Amino acid sequence: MTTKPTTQDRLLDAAEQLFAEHGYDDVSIRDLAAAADVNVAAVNYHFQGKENLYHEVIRRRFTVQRDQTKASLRQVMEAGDGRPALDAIIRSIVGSYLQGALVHGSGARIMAAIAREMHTNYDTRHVLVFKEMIAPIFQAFSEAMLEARPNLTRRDTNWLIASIVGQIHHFIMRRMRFDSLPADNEAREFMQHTFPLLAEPADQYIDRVTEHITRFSTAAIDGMHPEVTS
Amino acid sequence: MTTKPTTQDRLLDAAEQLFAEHGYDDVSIRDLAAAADVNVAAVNYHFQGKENLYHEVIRRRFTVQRDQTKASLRQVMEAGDGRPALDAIIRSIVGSYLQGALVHGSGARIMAAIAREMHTNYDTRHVLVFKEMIAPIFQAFSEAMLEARPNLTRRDTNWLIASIVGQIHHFIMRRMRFDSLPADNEAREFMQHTFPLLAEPADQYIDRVTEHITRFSTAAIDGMHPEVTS
DNA sequence: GCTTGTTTCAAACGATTGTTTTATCTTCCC
DNA sequence: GGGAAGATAAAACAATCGTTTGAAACAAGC
Repeated sequence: MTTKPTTQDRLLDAAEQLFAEHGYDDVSIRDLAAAADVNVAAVNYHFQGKENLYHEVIRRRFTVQRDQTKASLRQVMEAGDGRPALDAIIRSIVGSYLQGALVHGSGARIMAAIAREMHTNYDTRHVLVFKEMIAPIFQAFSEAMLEARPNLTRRDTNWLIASIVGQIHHFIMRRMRFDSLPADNEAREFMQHTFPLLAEPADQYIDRVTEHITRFSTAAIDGMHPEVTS
Repeated sequence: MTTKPTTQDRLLDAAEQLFAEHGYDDVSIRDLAAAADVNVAAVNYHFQGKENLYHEVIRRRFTVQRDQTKASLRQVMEAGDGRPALDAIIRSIVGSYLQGALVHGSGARIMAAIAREMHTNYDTRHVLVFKEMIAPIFQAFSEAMLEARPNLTRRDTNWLIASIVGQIHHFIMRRMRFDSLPADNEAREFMQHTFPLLAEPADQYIDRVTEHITRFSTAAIDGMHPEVTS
């Protein structure tokens, strides 16, 4: 027999789903309370405010994401015997990111919402995310690339990572916008016309996009920084 | 002797600046009225609502942007004698986009704000932008690429454009976030440390980023779709 | 000078926001 | 079973939002 989750957990779950779907500003405390089937005062009683609840939602999901990403990358780095393969590194990072952002199960789409909010909101609400989540992953990514391509400098990898992350974000946002548009929307039809893949299931979209970004980016890196073969 | 601009023009100018800086939701009608030195009722009297004013701001700036982009692209396509150069095409599109988004003069940063809002807001507020602005530019970009690389298909160009636009957006957002962070912010310091270019003047940033995206993307395209030399 | 139509203004309206208050209910320990 | 601490409930609070109202100010035509 399963017991009913506590008020705090129900609030966290409801908040994760609603924030992911509508964004921080467009979700009121009353929306949260209704979705979690609790009283409006519960948010302030248990989390001392809406913003704090948002932080808890982020922390809970983001630590999982960070650890998964680093684990996936570590696995790639330890496979094989010689130098790690550049395309495998990129595939690992891109895949982890897209998985975390677009896989529906367990309401993980909060990842995409955070990425979206970090584009919108410039104040202090995401400094924590930046310091504890983004920075470590960037660091690991950069070092992996340097191992795979010793002819690169750290300045090079910063540029390259920016180009890769930009692509990732763009494909995430495309999918999120598409999913949330009503069926008869003009913009939606245009999007689907130029990109039929958008209408496919999430895992297919993730696989195909991951493969595209990986191939696009490795080709770019090899073209820009050809390896010197002594 | 310069006469005082009309109430409508003062509202449009103030709205452009405020929307660009803070986003649609975070600017109240009272903020607009105060900045334009008009009464709060003026927004509804002259524009029949806040959303309509926003539309007018967008339309005014976006049509300029679209025409400039297409003119720049046309110039590239008509230069030379043989096939147009792929890198010149990409440089043209990327440069126009970054110029429109990041050049400060004449409050043009509304372009970046729109890009930001289109990531945030999924409802009908930007269908017009999508249909009249984005789609035509995409179309022209796609056809230019097909001329430069006849071995590409239209499906190919859709993927490639997505990768290029993703990079553009990312570098715009980076710069905007950086500019709006306070001086002692942790995230800002991290950004500047990994990307010293962010602190440079806008035109330097634009030039360097344009060149990076162009070289990255042409290398990627040539690597993914090598030309067949019969 | 008077009328007519347009623009500006202060004030108010109704709705919604995040938060707090106060009271009631539940739980658990002695 | 009584009492104290914790959790939930309904209601109110203060602030802000976009919008509307009705009167005052202005301009132009005759």
